[in-house]
Amino acid sequence: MHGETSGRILQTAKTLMIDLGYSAFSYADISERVGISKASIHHHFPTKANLVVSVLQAHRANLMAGMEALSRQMDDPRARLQAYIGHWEGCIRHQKEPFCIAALLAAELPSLPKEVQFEVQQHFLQLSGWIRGTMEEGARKHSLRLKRSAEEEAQTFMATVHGAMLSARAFGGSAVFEKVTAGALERLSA
Amino acid sequence: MHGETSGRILQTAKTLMIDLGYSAFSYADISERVGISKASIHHHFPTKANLVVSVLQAHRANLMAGMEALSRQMDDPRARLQAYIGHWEGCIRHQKEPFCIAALLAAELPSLPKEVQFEVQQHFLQLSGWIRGTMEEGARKHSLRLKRSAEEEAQTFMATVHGAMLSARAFGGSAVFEKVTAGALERLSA
DNA sequence: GAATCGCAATCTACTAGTTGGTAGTCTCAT
DNA sequence: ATGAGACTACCAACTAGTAGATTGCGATTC
Repeated sequence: MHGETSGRILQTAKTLMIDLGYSAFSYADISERVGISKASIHHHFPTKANLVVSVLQAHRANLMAGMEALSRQMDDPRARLQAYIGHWEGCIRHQKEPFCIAALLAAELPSLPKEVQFEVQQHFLQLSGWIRGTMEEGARKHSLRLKRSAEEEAQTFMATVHGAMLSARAFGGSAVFEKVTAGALERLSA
Repeated sequence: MHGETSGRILQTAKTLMIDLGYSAFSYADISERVGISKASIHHHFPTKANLVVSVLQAHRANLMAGMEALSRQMDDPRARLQAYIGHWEGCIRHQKEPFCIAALLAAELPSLPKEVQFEVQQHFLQLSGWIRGTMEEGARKHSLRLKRSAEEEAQTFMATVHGAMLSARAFGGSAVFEKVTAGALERLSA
């Protein structure tokens, strides 16, 4: 589906966006890091919107694949949520990918091209959907104890994780993220 | 301290930043909306970093003044938190100021000038500090029931509110924000 | 098997427009 | 007459995107 160069462009764009957001990264930045001319990037991704949509689609596909793998491999829904949190905890602690690009782009949503806005929305929908499903299953299996509807608990969980990412950025470390998310999970434990 | 024009520039810059973030708004945008030349803006605020720092300082001063007013006027700490949430709920519902600029800038923190980064940090510190203080008082007065330390509860509360702002953006409405924040407060109620 | 075609990927060179910021001038109230 | 506040005109750097030439490789044809 995608050649080797396309992949490197996508990965580089993602890395840049995690630091800079949408409007602050440029084709010139990618050009420099990948070692390719600007025009070549346009060959693979005609417009910036197109490139960013591709990055988001790849991110979402990857995320959902991970989610489904978790659902298959782990019986305990609570453990799945823990694994989700653990994933980001590792990313933040080792500065590997210290922010979810979709959450980052949600902040600057009004300034984004329509197609990009749509992809960001899809991410929020799918992510909250998976969490809600996991919550429901957890309640059935008495692994999680919900105080409100699964939908509301899921939205709250997602918001708390995203907010904790913001705090991690602002405070410059993973400590706050870890405490906040650990608390969020503990509160749901049966 | 600031003349009338300065004030209009600050307000316009803030409004633009709420939609666009730091890097996507320009002096030309402000020039157009305020009806003043770009050079005049530079006369009042020599650099972009300087302007944004001023916006953040004003925002923070305003926020803290509001906080202190709440602390004076309301005996019940729980009601203060409710008022804080209610403030943002109104802002989001009426599209008046549908995001906290400091939280927004935290997302793009790595790309911001140092001085701006500092102001963003200060906001997070002061806001979480006020919430923590309110939590402690609430626990003493048996108005709030904390399950973890006041610091951790405060960080969680702040993160949840910020995350709910992101969700409100992504989903394009205030419904999610209202449910999530109402739940966060209810959970703390004694 | 060799010649040829077609096409994907790359390049250099360029465009038109925008960016933050500067220089120097004018006006007008204190 | 001094200085704050506004202006026009400009700058170098950067932006996304385009035009058109060149390369190289795999398939088709002779």
